[in-house]
Amino acid sequence: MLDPKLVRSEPESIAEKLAVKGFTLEVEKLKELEAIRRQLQDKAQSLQAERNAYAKSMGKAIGEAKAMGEDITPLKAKGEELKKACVLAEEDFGELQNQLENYLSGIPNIPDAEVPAGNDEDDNIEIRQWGEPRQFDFEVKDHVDLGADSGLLDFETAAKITGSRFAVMRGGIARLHRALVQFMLDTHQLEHGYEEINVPYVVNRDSLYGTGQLPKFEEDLFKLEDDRGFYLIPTAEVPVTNIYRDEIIEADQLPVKYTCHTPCFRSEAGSYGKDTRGMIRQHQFEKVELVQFVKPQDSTEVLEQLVGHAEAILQKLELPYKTVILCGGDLGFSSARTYDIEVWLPSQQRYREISSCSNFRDFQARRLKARWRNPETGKPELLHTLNGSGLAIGRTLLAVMENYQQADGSIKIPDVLQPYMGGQTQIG
RNA sequence: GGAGGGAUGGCUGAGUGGUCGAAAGCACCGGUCUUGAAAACCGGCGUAUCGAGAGGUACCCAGGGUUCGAAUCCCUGUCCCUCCGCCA
Repeated sequence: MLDPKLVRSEPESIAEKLAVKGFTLEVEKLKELEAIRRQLQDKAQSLQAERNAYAKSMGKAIGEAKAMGEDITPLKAKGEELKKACVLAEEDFGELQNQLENYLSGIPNIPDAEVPAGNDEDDNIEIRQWGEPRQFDFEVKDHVDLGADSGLLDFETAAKITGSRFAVMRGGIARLHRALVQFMLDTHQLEHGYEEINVPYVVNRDSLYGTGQLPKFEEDLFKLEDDRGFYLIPTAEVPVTNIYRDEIIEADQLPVKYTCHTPCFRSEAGSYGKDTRGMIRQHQFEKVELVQFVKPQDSTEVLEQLVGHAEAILQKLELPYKTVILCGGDLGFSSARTYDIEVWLPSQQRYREISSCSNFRDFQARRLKARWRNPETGKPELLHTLNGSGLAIGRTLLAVMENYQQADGSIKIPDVLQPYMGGQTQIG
């Protein structure tokens, strides 16, 4: 959520910035609601003040009246009247406040000034590129065919068990998948200074509101048929970022850096026909996530570091990639700036997203009430939150399969993963 | 699944219908003292929101209710703790 004060005081300039994201801020509607809000709030609060003052004076008045043997009914009647007027005004105010709140919580974050204009991923801008795509002297296969040949990656059985967009992995592929997880967690923990944590995969509505998935993006989620209103997590970002919901972190504890491996569940509503083949887009996939809570003045620099931590994984795996900055139109709802890392897939002869690293500034923190105590002011102030995939496991697995395939259909295991595979050097 | 107990400010913890936005201690900030520090003493110190300001309003787990008036009484829910049972 944006700072309501800011939205109120300079809606025109915010509208201009949000236009980069393709969002139209209804300035006139906002101003109108705001004017009514002031009126209703003023009315409700002055009635409340009157009611409070009267109730306060009543203790004494009732005592005196009783001592004098007087009837106290008229005293009570006046109070009753005040209360009724008060309740009506409160209801009006409450209703309007809900309207305003709903509108405000649907406004996306303001993009950084450096975010390029553009409508979709075609307008994203390349920042850097690493590694050279390998030249194959045989015809490359994609991971689906490679998996089918060895029998170690099986989409048909998964479709029987559940439906489309699921996978069954066996033997060496299942092990490679697990090795990737261990390798990434170890690297982030030992080399990049993140604390490994393990969190619930089922979350409540408040948590999803805090990180911005709700109320706007409910259709992307799997909701449990349970009257407690639980959802499966679409990313570790949700449970991990919510660790500090309604908390105040002491300055000397910052930055807080967490790395977390979880499955992610996404309904992929609206993506029919898109990436239907293989592991690219699944309803269930695993991810190692990086999350940081930092002082506001640090977040710009920390995003660069965080992207570097994700890139380090690809470099160690010797997978060619490029890093792009998302244009306004492709930027997520809560993000002020996002870098995507795209890995080279020889079967598609192009780079595909494998990580997304974002700075949310205080947007999530305001929803979460995640704060730190600023020693300079002594006051609790909003933190900045950031996160990024470090990396998506399924997509890394298929990138390894495709980039490390050999003419006979076997797959060489990258050097850094061999210790996690018991010294095994190839699959199949 | 059964039986009890609890949830109050950054923390501990008092508070069973009006004088309570809330005692006290700790922590923290400012000052006095000191060569410096500690101790001692004095003062300050919740959050959000509206307002130019004075000040107002809301908040004692959450949501309802009773009452002229609720941290306090009633109902529902959530979470935590103890005991019994069951269980990976």
